[in-house]
Amino acid sequence: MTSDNQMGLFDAPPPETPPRPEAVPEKKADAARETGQKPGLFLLDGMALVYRAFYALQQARMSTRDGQPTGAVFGFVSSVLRIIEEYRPEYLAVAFDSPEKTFRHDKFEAYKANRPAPPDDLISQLGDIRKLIRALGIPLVIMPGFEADDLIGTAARKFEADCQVFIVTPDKDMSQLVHDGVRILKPGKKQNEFELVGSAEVKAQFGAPPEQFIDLLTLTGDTSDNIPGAKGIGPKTASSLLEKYGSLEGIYANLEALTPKTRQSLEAFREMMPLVRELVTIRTDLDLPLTLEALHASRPDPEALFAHLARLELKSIAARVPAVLRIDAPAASSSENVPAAADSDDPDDPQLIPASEGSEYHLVDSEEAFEALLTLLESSAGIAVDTETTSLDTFAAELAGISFSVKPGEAWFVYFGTPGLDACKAVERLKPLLENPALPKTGQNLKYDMLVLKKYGVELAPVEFDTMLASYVLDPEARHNLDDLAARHLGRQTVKYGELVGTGKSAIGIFEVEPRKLSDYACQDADIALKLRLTLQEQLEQTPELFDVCRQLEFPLVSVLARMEHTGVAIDTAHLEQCALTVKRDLETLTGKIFDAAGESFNIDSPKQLGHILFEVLQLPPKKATKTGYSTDVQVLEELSILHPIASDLLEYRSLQKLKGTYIEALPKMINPLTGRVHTSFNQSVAATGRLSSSNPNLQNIPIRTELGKEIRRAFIPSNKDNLLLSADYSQIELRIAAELSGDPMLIEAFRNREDIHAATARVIFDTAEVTPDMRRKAKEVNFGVLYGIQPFGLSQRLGITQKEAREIIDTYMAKYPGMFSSLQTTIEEARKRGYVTTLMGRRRYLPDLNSPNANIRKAAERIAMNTPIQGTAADIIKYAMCSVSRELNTGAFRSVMLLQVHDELLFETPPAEEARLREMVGRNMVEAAAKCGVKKVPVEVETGVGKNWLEAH
DNA sequence: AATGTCACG
DNA sequence: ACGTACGTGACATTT
Repeated sequence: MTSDNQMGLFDAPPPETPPRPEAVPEKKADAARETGQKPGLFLLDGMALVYRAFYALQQARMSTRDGQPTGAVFGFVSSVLRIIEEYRPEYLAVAFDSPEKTFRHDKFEAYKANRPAPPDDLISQLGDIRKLIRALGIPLVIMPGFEADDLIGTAARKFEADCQVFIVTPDKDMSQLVHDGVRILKPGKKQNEFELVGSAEVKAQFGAPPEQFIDLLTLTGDTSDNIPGAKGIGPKTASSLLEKYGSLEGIYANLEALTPKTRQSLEAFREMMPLVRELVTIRTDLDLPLTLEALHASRPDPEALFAHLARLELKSIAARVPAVLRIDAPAASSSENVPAAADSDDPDDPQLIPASEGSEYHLVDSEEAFEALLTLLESSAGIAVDTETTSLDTFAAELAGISFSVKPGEAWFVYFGTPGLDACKAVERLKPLLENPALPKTGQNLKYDMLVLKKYGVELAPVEFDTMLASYVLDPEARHNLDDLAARHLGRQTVKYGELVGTGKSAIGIFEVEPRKLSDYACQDADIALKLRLTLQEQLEQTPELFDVCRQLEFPLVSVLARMEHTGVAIDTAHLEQCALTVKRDLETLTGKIFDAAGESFNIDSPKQLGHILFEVLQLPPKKATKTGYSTDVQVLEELSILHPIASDLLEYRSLQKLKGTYIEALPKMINPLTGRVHTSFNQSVAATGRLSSSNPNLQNIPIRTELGKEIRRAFIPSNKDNLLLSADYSQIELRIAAELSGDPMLIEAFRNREDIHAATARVIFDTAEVTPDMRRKAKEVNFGVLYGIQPFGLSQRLGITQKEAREIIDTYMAKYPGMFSSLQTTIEEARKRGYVTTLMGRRRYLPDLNSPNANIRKAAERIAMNTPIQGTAADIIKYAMCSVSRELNTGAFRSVMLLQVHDELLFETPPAEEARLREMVGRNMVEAAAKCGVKKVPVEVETGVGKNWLEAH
């Protein structure tokens, strides 16, 4: 079959429309033709996709202005367009069930009897969906007496020899149709993404290949269709039975080999079995008058299509149509028919005003103008500052200029490209006012400016207001970059940095930008920062506790973090090189063992190749699926390690390879050649809980658990060989906070008595005086579970016990610690009502998902609601401590420096002579910080240690 | 750019 | 019936 006489609309522009010169043919379609691949046949499971679209977009509450819901239409059509765009199918059809009773109802009265009628809001959209399918020129396949599944099954089998068949459906039952030439495209988690399901994925996900899927479904039944299976036999049992005996017949031939329970259930099911099997079998043998040609899309009807889309106010769909279908919108297009305000499928996009409009920006490019500006700035009550530099990396960055604003709507840019006004000269004059303690500074992400200025010997101070951090405190999960803040809070469209210098290879240096343009950009940023401050401060004043979080924690922390980043930490490269040699040898040995076990060599680092080796070559049983194939993660490998020695070698290989790539090889590369140290970035506006994060490199995840991990910690050393590292960490801080928040008397008492908290928990939940190490281990997991929003499944996985046992442990825990139980419940309920959770300091995190109709989303939000007050309060406490420690390092004339923060730990470098004094000071401030942040009932303890490296300091 | 995996608290 | 403990960042592979 050639496509010459069959070119449908999706393959080429219609004859009367000349190809647009910019229309590049899709690579996939092209490649298919060149390689002589079979054409694609896409069979869409209409109703199932409509249902899915309906529920996926329920929250979006899309409708036309007069209230007709359109979510399902939007979602469905959007998916169809996506498929056309991505695959350019030769053949494409949508199958729907027919309304009549089917042969399944005749055979089995209860068939689908439990299925509720579709919601009205969905039914009302079906007509439009059909109209749109027709207008798109896509064949609709409906046959009386048959369900869409059977139509699809039959078509798939009939045409698989001639086509590559793709069944588009979210329904797992269709897995039985997967075959050599038949795969499933399953709507993914994200809108408009599809997951390709072939034989391997079916096997990985359900534990049985497509050929056994009917038997699997027969045994388990299909509750959604009200079809019973064998009682007490679930997917796990069913797949293991099939794995062993191959088929239902095989299983029934070996009944005596099974456990009594299973045997009994199967015997009871014996009579029903053939009927159930028939019901769950999708028919592939119907005698249908279907020809491939009938599944060929015809030309869309642009007029009808755009008219429908306009009527439904689906403007963004209408906008996608011309490019996807390669047709032109009618002259009087939908945008004219529908006022912009009515975009129901387009989030409202208010017109933004250019940031500079109504503002006055001055370029300072003469010494006279510069002197005049200095006078003005010195007499101000406060200034907004923004530096322009040659690089985003503060250590490489050179100043190109600094902009200032003292009142909204006016800004100045001191350009360091001005003759006679180079960076050094200008900075020397600016230094007094940049450091003037009586001249408070406002800005966006001032830590950056502070770090750049440090290179020029300037200590920017004091930080009075940082707009990025204010936004973070007001809503940690919002976006905090200047451009977004300007749009959101000021309705202003900013000029982006990329627009100034261009992107990619064509980007130019900042000194090559025309000074006037650079000035406008720089002035805009200072101006916007000042304007943002006004509105953000107003919002903070509405919520005094949030303003306090800013003023007591976040703003003072900026200079503390800048100093830590600037200081950096020294690395013992010789030690790492030593590690590298050992690891290389060990990895070579392991690689050899793994290849021997596999019988061939392959790329162990490729999960795809590894999956092939484990589950196809070695025939090990798959445990979990990922969206692209077999899962090979730690859990899976641990389970496999009892079956095959390759698994434990792989675990060790993975662990070594990880440490080698992420730390042993990467850290030396991150050493700054100028300072000889590694300078991380502490990000203050990323973590939704209030924690810091660390990047480039991340020094908050340096290994410690394994032997090699410990060796890597050993490589963190003082920058001066006479000095020591001092580590101070909070002991069990999160559990103490949980105890404080819960007010639970038993927990509080245990901490007051300085008990081993996990042992204490073990005594209580196992109701015994004799706590074995295993009981303590379990109790420890339970305690962690409490911090994370405990669930039976999670606990059962960690402890390797059944969900039932896990549930019992949790129930006992909650019964014994009623304060904890009720506080967790109250936290969730309160948060559901108010929309957010808080830390003891009043930091907030908004959780709209607590009211989600989707139970999984809702439960996830509930776990966050339980965890965030705990994790967030711990973050508040250590931030408070960092500020007071830093203050005392200055006032107490210490020569020690703070290097790192790792959530519950602070790392310092200290001269030995100062060690004792530092230890006392740090411990005192850390303990006091907890009380200042509201931990009053529970004692807080800090452990300190010193050593020649980070490992010894613990 | 996305995905799978894994390092830390 | 489904998916499953909280919060991060980096690497290698694959698309």
